[in-house]
Amino acid sequence: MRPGDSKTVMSKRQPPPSAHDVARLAGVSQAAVSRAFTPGASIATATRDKVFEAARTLGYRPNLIARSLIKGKSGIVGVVIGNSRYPFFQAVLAAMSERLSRHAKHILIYTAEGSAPADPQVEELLKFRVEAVLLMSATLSAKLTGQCQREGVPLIGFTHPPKVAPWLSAVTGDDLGGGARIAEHLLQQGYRSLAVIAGRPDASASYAREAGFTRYLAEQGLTPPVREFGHFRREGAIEATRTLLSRTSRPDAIFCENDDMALAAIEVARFEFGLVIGRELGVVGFDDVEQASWPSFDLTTYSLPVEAVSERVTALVADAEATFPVTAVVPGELKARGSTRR
Amino acid sequence: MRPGDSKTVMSKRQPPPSAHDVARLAGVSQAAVSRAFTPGASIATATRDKVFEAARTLGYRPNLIARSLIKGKSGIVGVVIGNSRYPFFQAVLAAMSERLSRHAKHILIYTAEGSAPADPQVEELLKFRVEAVLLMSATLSAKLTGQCQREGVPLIGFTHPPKVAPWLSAVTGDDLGGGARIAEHLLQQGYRSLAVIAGRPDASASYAREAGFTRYLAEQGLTPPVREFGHFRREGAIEATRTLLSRTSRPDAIFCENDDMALAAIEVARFEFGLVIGRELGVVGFDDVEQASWPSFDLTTYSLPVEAVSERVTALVADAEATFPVTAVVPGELKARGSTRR
DNA sequence: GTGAAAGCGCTAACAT
DNA sequence: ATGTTAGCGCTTTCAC
Repeated sequence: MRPGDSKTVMSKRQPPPSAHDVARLAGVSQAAVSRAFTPGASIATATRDKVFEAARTLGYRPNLIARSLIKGKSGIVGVVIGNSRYPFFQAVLAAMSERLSRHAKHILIYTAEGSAPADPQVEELLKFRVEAVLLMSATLSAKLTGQCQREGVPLIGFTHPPKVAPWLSAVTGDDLGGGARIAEHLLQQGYRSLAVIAGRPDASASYAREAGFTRYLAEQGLTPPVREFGHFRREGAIEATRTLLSRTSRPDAIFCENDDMALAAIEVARFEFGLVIGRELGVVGFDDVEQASWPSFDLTTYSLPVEAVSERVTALVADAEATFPVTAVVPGELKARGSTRR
Repeated sequence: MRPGDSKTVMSKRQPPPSAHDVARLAGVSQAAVSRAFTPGASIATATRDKVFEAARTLGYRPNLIARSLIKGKSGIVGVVIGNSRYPFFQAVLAAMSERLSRHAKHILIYTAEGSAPADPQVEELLKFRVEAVLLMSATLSAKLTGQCQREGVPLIGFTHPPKVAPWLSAVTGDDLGGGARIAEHLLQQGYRSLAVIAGRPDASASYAREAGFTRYLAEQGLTPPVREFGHFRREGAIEATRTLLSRTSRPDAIFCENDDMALAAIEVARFEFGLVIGRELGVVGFDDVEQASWPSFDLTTYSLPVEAVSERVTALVADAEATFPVTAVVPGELKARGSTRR
């Protein structure tokens, strides 16, 4: 701590130490420092120890920005979340974050509220040379899809990917099978006058969930259900439920294409129409978010297992070798709960 | 598309075009390209147009990694979320993401489930030379706090920052005032036997919310409330509520130090103890998450305004000039709802 | 096993 | 206003 000691740890707000600084202190070349921090590099144990020692006293941390520049890849995965208030996405994001960090990968996150394509967000992500882009409930223009393809950036759509898209991998739950399973369950429970609160007309998850549902009904010789759109949102579902329950021939069960909408439907039916959920009105959701199992709702739903999904997605991102595009369907299971018990 | 055309757009998975490529095509120097993409740089309009034109045909996007390397700052803000399932943090994250992108800043996100310090996550973030680290419901060791300070990386604790920490800025709701306001409200409503489900013993938010609450009671000459810890988690609150409601002298109102716990308390009281919320048991939360206003809960709570909070945090991050550490208290307001109506 | 040297793609003086 | 040059902090040949 002597005054003349200009290059010691005295002053605040120093630039972080570089590999050069460490090299000088350890008495080795800067390249040796690099090797010490590169797993599997050819370096003598003694040298590495010297380097680590010096690094420790200096508080050195390799600059990943510089590494990224050389390698041409950043170790960063871009994520764009539309509908960021939906707890399910939050859960997947958390799971992915944890999984990816085990692969030394990191998540740069953007939100894209509204239904416009996530082009600006993806544009930004590409500037960071992200290794993959995950679109959660977000869409992308054909133009940008093409650019990602040209630059070899895998695009992974999740749960509500754009309807048609080349070069877009997709991980989804078993929308088709789930829809059918739900229809089967409702019929088993004795519901006969079925309605659907659909997501968005343009979302493939919406399409598939409804297709599975409707197809099963058709196979049983039943007419297609009444349908309203809720846009996967609580507010949309509130309106839709009011409309459905105000009809002269009221449905006795409603299939909502995600849990967010189903929870809203339950509340509207219960508090605005005074209906007993289950007995007087069956309600089913999709995804199995945490709140679905809360006793206030006890919502029957078809699970989209967070762990399985995030594992699939992580694998797509981490396995550089994977050939794109890939389509993965993660099976779920029906969670029969009180909201469909008569 | 002629075969010999080796450097055209034919092959897949090309490396992205560099400023050099653009310069060559536009017939200018590489520096000119840089200037064209630097707002306020001195460049002729004609030149810039040429550059943009070339950039467009090549699909050029400036490499932010390279820029970061030079500038010594990355434009990246690190966020560590403990308790990532709490909707409030999700809301703040989304708001921050949107706000920061207007400042050309980006969020690198990590989760830190569990109560261990977020040291590993912050360590990673520092390697990316993040410009600030935001700790949401996460703690940090003194060692790493010191390192951040040395490197001039602002640390911003949010909502549940570590108890004592130099160099840690903090943005919080008005925990003290909110706690007092809640106590006042409960007394006004005629509740007399009060209990608290606290967060964590070591969390300052927990401390302050409780201090405000208890102090007000003391001022009114009342004895301190019974207390259980819920660790800010639903599961913890379920246990705590059972304990409180099983006491021989049951409390007639419970103040839960966040909404997650309050929602759980309502359900336990209602479904396990058959109590009518409001009339037989008052329940209050803190934060005003979205679910609090759902009719199933209609939870009285003290709001922590998401927009105001994220604006404050964003300002701390974006205003490089701010002197650290800073402490900002964002005022909220009592949302009196049905859960405390007798 | 180790050091010297050449970049990765860009920005920032410095000339002109 | 523009080109030239020198790096930012690291990885990676390439000699030794």
